[in-house]
Amino acid sequence: MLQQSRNKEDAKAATHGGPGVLEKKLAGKGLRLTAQRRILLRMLETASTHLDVPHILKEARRAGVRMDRATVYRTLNLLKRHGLVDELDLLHLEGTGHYYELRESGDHVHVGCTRCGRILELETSLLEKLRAQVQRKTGYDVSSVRTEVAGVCPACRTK
Amino acid sequence: MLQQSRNKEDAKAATHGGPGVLEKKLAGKGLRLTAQRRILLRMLETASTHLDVPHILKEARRAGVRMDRATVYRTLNLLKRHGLVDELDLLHLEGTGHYYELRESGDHVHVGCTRCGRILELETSLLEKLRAQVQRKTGYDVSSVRTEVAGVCPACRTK
DNA sequence: TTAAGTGCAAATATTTTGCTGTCAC
DNA sequence: GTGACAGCAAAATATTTGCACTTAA
Repeated sequence: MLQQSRNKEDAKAATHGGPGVLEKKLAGKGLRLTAQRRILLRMLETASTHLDVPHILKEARRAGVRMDRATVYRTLNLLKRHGLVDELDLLHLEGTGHYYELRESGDHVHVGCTRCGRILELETSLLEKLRAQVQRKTGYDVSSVRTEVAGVCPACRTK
Repeated sequence: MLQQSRNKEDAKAATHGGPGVLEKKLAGKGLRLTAQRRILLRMLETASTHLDVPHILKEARRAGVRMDRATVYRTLNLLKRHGLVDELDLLHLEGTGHYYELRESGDHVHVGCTRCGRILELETSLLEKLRAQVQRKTGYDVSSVRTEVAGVCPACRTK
């Protein structure tokens, strides 16, 4: 059954053991826990929006943690390589940069409005089926499924 | 039933009326047909790989058509706005640029190998179902569905 | 004829890299 | 103590924009 996801915070709470889980995962891989990584992980765990690099830099500054662009990119690449975050472009509805979110246990669809830019998340069992089909038909060992849908939201349609 | 797509040329032949169709579509929208647009359209119609901007520039030069980067980007944006091409990033397996392909009548999944970079295309009726579900549950008027899957291909897995 | 389209140059945006100093372990 | 990591500056890559010239319709 298809179900629209709750807001992003609830979703995190439901699929993660709470704050600190990511830190433990990193430690388990022999990676060092710096102030910069700590705050980036916390942002990912608590974010109510999709994070992009400028946003991350601003948040860190606001929290009093000094962090450089290069560190953000290096850390995100690290987390990607370890399969902890997914990179999205949200259909480039604005700009050509990327957005980042924790890799949740359940895949979900991102649905973006081409007029107002609003992004919805949707959970559906079709993605699991899709993953299984791809794996079976191609023989690939699938590690991630990314689905982004563009359209016009109801509010914009009536304008 | 899931079916792996034939090669890209066959797919084009199956879903388009042959060369010139795109030109007619553009003319129908009151857009001008220049040498630059003509060759870009032809590349899109006949491409055996996914096209990126450097590739397009090189091909045009090779065909003796003078074309600037700016023109390529402007034309691709035009075609995107008119719903004639889709923009992909193929999971950024190499570089951070984008790839372009004609919007086919049937959606398909792009499956990329994170080790060797090979991209497969796969057709599946699950995408139509997904489109319908998204539309029904969100109320969005869906214009495009983009699915990119990352994994390790069988050849790389045995290495 | 003339508005749309192009090239060119420069600006802007995004991401990566080399190097040196710092800090987690 | 030492190797991993951070900041800084610069380079590399990707995309957009302003303007003067060209051309399709």
